[in-house]
Amino acid sequence: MEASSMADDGPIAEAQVMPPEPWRPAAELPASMVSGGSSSSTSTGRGTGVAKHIGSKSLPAASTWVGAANPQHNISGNSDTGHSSVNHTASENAHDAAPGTSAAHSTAHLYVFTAEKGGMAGCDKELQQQVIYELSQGSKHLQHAQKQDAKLDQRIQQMLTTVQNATEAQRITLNRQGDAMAEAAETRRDWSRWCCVVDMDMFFAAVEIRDQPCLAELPVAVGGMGMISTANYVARRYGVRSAMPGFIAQELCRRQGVELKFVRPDYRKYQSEAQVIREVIGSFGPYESHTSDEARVDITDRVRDRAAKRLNDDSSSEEAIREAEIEAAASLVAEMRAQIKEKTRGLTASAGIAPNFTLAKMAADENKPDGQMLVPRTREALLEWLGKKSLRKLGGVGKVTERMLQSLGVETFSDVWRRRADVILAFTQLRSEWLIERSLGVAPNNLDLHEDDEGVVRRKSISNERTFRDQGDTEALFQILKELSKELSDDMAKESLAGKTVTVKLKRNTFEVVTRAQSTKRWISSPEDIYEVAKEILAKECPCTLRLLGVRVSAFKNAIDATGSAALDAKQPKLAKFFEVQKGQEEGEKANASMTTTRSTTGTSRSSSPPGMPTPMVDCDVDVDEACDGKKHGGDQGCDVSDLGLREGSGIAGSGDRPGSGEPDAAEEGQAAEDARRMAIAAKVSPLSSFFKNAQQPPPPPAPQSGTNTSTSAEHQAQDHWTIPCFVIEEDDGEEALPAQSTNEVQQGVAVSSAATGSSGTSTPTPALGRHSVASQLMLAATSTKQQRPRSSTAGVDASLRGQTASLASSSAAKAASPRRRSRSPRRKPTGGKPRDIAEFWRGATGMGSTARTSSSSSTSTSSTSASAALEGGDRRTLAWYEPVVVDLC
DNA sequence: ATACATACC
DNA sequence: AACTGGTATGTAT
Repeated sequence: MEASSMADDGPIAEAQVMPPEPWRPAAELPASMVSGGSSSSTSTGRGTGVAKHIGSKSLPAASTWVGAANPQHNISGNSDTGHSSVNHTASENAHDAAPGTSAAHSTAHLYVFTAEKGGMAGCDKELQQQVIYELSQGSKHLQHAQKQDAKLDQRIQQMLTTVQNATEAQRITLNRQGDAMAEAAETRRDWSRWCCVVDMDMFFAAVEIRDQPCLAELPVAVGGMGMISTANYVARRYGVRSAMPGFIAQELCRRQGVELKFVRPDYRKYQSEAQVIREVIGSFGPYESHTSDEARVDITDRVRDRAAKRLNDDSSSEEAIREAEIEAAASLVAEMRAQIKEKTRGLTASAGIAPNFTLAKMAADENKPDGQMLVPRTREALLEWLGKKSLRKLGGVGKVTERMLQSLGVETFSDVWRRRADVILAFTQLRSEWLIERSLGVAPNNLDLHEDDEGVVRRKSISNERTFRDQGDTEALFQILKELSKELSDDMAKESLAGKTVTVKLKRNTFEVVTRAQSTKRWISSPEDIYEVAKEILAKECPCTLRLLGVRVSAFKNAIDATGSAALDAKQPKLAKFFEVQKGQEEGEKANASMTTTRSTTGTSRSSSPPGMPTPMVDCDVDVDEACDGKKHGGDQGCDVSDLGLREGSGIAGSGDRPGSGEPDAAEEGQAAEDARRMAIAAKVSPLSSFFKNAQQPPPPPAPQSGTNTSTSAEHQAQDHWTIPCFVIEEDDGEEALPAQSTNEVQQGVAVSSAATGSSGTSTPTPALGRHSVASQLMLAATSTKQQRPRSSTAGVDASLRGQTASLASSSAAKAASPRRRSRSPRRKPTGGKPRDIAEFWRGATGMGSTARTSSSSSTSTSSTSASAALEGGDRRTLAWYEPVVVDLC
């Protein structure tokens, strides 16, 4: 493919198209798009646009991406410019390569670790490539990598053909489409949040070095000969990278005269450090952490708070406010990092602060290690900062995407819009939109918090896989498969999961990966069941020689569908609606919608995942601002960040306990408003919820005891407990009793007490919940009239509630049994009577008899009628309730 | 529903 | 000798 061959039909001049949004001078844009705050000022630059950074590096020099004067970026009629940079694809080099420096280029690009996001600043890249080349020669792995690479090349060629074949007329249209996408992105631009990404520096290695200071000056890698997970900065200087095979790293160091020190990973240790870190982070706002070394925090509340205090004057100008907020954010995050360092006895973190998490993540890398950066808060300055960065720094752009973009000549953020026609031609619509939006610095600014609060299982699959030495013996393979199935089943039991699809993954000794799936009618969870299906799948592939086997189970009960609603919704719309609102509310609390940010704004959240992941945002028609009277409320400090999907003892996963102990001074009076808001919303939406509202008084049979239940009459007085109706939707598909292990975990994890039947304090047996019910269908609806309680208790209660829900519903054993679990309530076993009929409950609990507010049906007669009405079911589910749970508040 | 690919840490 | 493990999601079929 020669560039000259494209001279005739290259991209048309962008000059023909009206200068669209991204180039429009900021002054022409609505103020809301231009900068944070509500200022209508269009002035840019100045303090607000200046990036604040604390750390070693300084701001990149200004680029000219935005603004009228960037003709050099404009193709301006030169149709060749756009394609002149189209790369020759790798296969050209790969195959005619000979050993030597130039040959090294033929293999190095095949590896992810050569294209690290952070860049390869200051190390001998040539040598690295050389070593990789030499040590990879003739390996199965290299052969496979080259094969993959050839496929990619083909794909790229195809893509280029498409791009080249586009007519000028088409390009005009495409450019307009691109403009529309950019405009749509601008619509979503939102300066209202202060998003922070905290990233631990060389986390595993840092922990090891801290505990073994003599390592500090040596090149250290955590991992083994097979694979390195982290390396310290000394090792990095020699070209050692994460995800690099240890033996290559070792050789790399040897050739430079040093010996790489390998340290075996100790995941437990990292987990507990991660916990300490999360507690610090949690004291700054709602956060989310999927891995042990990284977290996203929304510090908006703290920022506004501090800024307001500093200004201490209502009459401050918008500009002043913005300045103050920037200062506040920077100082807060600096404090956060200092606390992390202190609490972890020396581990350092880097952080980025931005209006959304995508930018914050990039900023966090900017001044690594032990640095931070605040992304400019005006559009112009932001785009300037972003414009010439490599797209590879964008989360979601990996090796493949980078190469496709490169082959188009699109390398930087500013290139995307400039070459939008080609981008749209080369990628799917979703992907193009995603790219264009991100290239303008627009991204979601909400946290995607877990939803176990509603008993909805968030995890979508669970798996277990293992690499071993080439194995061709069928018996041995089946044995491995059996073990994997057993382990997987154990892991599933910890979360009471059951699924319908079993997938077997196998990697041949050629590194070729194959997956085979099979769905079943019944829910699968036992080792035998899993193995039974897996065995069948594997049998079809035998004989074969493998280097890896894996088993995965998916299609769980109550899985969340693509739109984010639980499968349950279809069958039980009303009930689902209620819980949906609860969920939305929780999210609102956690994401902490600002006064000016309406529910819908937050709710319009887009996916943070690469292309077009459907947005599972709850969109309820309740106006939160109205509901909470526009009153400022303190944020939910202790959001639950149980690491679903992360398993104890395996991988880099976090055990995910909750933080929230270190309460900041935020939510004091906010709590009352919080509760009011919660009730307002609940009452507004669902008949069921109003029922809950009225269900303050513990249902008939046994009243909650333990002396806490003194003020049921004084409903609006301060109480020292909450009463929580507890529902379980059961399916009549033959539930088993909870496995002992799980039961135990549940009990450990529960931080609430329930009214025991009759005798107070008696631990009646755990209700015979099927594992499946408990797994994913337990729903708790909490209502509270607690008006004033100690602030600290507030957090405790929230924690407890979540704790219970989470542990009963889906939390991992690690979490439930975590020694760090802190709860203010005495730990008691969850007890309760047998499920009762819902109608009885309603009659008894509400004193409303069968007039109970069934969602739609007016049927009032028998209990079963009520139940099915409530569920709008017709299916085989029944709604059962258990003894209300009473949560002590102190 | 299944297979495969891409991405992230 | 030796190139991970776990999860999610997108695309194609």
